[in-house]
Amino acid sequence: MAIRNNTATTIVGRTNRLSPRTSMKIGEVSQESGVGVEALRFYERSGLLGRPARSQSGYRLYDEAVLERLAFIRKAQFLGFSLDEIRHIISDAEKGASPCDNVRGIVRRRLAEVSERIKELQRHHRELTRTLEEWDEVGRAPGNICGLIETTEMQNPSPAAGRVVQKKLRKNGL
Amino acid sequence: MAIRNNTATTIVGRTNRLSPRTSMKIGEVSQESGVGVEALRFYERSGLLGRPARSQSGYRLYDEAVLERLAFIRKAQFLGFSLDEIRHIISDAEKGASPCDNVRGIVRRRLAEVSERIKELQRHHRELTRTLEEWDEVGRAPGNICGLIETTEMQNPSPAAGRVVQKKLRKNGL
DNA sequence: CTTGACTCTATACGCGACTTCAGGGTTTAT
DNA sequence: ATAAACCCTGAAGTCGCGTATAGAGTCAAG
Repeated sequence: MAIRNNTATTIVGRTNRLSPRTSMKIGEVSQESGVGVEALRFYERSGLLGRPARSQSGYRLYDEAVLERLAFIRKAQFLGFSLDEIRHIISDAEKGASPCDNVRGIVRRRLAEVSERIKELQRHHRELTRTLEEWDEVGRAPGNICGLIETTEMQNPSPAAGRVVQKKLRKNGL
Repeated sequence: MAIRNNTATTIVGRTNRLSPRTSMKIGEVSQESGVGVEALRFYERSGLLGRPARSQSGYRLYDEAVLERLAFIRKAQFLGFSLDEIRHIISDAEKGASPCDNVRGIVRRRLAEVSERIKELQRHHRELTRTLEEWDEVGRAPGNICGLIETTEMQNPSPAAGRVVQKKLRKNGL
């Protein structure tokens, strides 16, 4: 289980910032970054990391830059960017274009989405609360399957509201 | 594209409540309920609808009850139930047990989840807003890929925070 | 020299609620 | 009579972000 640090057996066992390892194997990178080994390979396949050097036996050899790249990815994810968006940002940057304006726009849009989503959830919260209160009053409502649900009024009775709800939320990850 | 109402060519063209169609084909049910044809078959496979009668040629023939069932499903979805939960509720009801207590519990739990989710999103909203403000002050920050993101501080700098965030949100569909 | 921890590739699986496809048969309108 | 529009089944694909598995090679320590 425990991952051994086998190149940097110098003085400090773990995260040793004093000796910048010029070539880390994937497990070390995983250890340092907190990103799983499989995820690292997945990122590489997805074009987020570029192809690292290889040892004679084919092992990936990373230099420290990858840690910054991973930190970048994590921060961007934290801000709500999808891996796809992140990939675009990186490739813009590598083409020399500053992606920052673009990024700013995305963040602004996401901010609007989050606001919207919060409002929806608050509405939903009120709806659920109201429903529970109604149920408490009614006790046991009549109905074929579950009177509680059947007597529930939807605020948005457009066809297939449920489908839409479930779907777009999952899609935006909000 | 336009779906024609072919059994109820009586007086009213569309939703004709005066002549209860005892047998609707799947397209009509779709039309009336707003649930897609494929979704209807999917619900049937998933055990949410039971097996409808069939015409000689194998077409599904629904009676009006299916519309109530679908309304039930939509409302339950609207309240945040998964199709799996809905299936359980229905099967409880068909066994004669009143699922309402169960349902009440689920709603209460979901209410708690929604509250939690709202809090998370509000935090996220503050985070995004703060970030945008910082960016506006800084103008153009230095950095390799996108200074804006690189200079962003994460409030929760635990490893792989992003992964966790993205994942559980998608999971709860909240 | 063996063991066990590590690495490699390629492929499949997981979630949830559907949608799409392939390859038919049926009904209805003109 | 024919074409459009509907219906059938069963399987596979979609979305995002990885995780898990299988089968094999590599490396360091005891």
